[in-house]
Amino acid sequence: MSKIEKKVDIEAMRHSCAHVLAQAVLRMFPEAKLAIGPTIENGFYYDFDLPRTLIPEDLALLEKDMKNIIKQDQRFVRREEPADKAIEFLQSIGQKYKVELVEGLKEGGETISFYENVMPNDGKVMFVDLCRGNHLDRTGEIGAVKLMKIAGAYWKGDEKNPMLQRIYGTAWNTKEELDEHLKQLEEAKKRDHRRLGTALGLFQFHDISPGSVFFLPKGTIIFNELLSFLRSEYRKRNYKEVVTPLVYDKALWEQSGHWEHYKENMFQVNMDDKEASLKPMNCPSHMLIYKMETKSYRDLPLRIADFAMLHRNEVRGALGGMTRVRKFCMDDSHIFVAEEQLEQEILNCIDFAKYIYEDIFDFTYEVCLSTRPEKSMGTEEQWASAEKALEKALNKANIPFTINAGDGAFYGPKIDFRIKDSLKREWQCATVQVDFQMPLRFQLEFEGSDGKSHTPVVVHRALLGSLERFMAILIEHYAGAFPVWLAPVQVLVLPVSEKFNDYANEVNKKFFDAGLRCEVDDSNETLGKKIRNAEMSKVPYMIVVGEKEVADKNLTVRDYATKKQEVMALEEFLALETLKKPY
RNA sequence: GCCACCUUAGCUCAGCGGUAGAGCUACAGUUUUGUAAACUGUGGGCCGUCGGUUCAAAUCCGACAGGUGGCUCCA
Repeated sequence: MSKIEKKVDIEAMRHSCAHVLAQAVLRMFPEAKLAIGPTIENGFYYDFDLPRTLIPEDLALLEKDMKNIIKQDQRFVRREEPADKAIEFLQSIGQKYKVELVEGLKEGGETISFYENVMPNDGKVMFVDLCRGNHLDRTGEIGAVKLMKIAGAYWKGDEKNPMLQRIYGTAWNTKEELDEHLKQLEEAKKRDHRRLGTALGLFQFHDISPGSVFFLPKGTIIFNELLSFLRSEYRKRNYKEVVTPLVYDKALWEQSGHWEHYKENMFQVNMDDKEASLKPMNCPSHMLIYKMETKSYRDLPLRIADFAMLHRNEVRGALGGMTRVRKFCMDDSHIFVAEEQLEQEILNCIDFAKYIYEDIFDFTYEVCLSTRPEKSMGTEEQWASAEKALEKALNKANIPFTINAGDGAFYGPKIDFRIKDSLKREWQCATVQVDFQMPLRFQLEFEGSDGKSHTPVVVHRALLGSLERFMAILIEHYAGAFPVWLAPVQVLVLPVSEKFNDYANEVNKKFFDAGLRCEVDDSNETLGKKIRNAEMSKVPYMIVVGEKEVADKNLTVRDYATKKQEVMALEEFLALETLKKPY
């Protein structure tokens, strides 16, 4: 109970901070127009239309004034108004965005309420804002506030609307909590995949090809290990991998509908003096493959898998690290099923995803079921049955999920798995989508046991999502210290001095023959330095060999994860459970 | 694409009107090392690019490029 009360409290406190910020902004710019100022995780923001662009120094000034307002211990007073009177009032003070908001609320028949900030001594009204509420009683109850950053944001989130200036802030009950939060942000930066990618020599970007990753040898090992893992699962789960072209005549995209809806995102190329494009997704290629041979109901479910590289010409501002790139590889598959096989196949996909997310990587993830959007194709019954199938499968798999109403693809509903990065931004990774439309567009058929022709349903699914994005999240998840099967260098042999290089090489050869990714650090450095270097590159096992090991014909093994050292025979080390691949 | 900020050696960063610095890395030598940094020396930069202001620009202004944080979009 007290926990719940506390949560409401901090929400109210953060919301109150937004009002205090708005008051400070109005003092700095009396002509400022207020938009909205909600709470968010760890804080709040407020959008303003201002006479000039804010500079970082403004934040310090505003923060100072906020502290004054807090010190004044202004009272929050609620007052309700009829909609028309509210509009009249807001027009009189020139708050056009608020007028628009009230007009919306009026339609919904909601009560219109205002919150006033009143001075405790003389009752002078310092600030008033349209607000649904939940505020503290007094500004003095606000704990520790810090304004974090300025950003642009469109009014009502629509790019056709004017861009407002958004101020983000964080607020906590105490200074200690605030400091702890700031410290956590610093820690999170150390996990950032872009930083670790460079530090560990995994990948780089280059100005010459913005949005496309150069995987360095070490990063390529991780990439390929992920592929090997998937391929081994594909074998068990009866997927058929294909290799497909990258460039296609625009005729294909016209048939699939991409030319109409997705053209700006496609890299156009010239082929035989005809318009063509690099593929942004695999679906049409797989439709073509499906049609290359006559299909019978005995062929279904047909699971076609593809690791082809995809290109999407994302706008510059959307690019960022490996989470949003222009060239990427999906662990993509299109599964062709008869309608009655749909539910089972969705369950198979979810089971596969669950295995990867929980058993292999131990991720914390959230699942969303996205339902029919306003603009959609297909019949009511198809949508209902597809949504039902997805929901049933999630329940059977015992996966909690939230419903994202109206957020499905135009061709069908979908399940998304989302994972947070180190800065707590959510990224969609796995997706399972039901599609009734693509088979119609491509006139896909199969011969049923009844001797008649039927149309299959397509399940689009990717489990890692894009390998680039997945790797980014993996790097942050493990903070660069990968499990042995993914580690670019699994074992590093450290001779105590040059005298033991021969033994080190001998041992290393055995590791190599056992299939391990191993190296000898025979640099002219002290053992301490070699250990430090190995620690910094997060190698799972360091093998120290010197006089003792040569004499006893054994190894001293230092474990990165536990930081413990253990003396053991070479065979004993090679038999370690942790060295085994999960596939 | 929109708003703001950032860009100095391979990496991390200092310098912020008087003409370039540190640590790590790299290379060479000395040292032969026992669990998170041995010592000495040497390299390495058209200070993102192009224009402008100035006697003088890494430093001020502008454009462009790339990056970062948001918005829109999205795997």
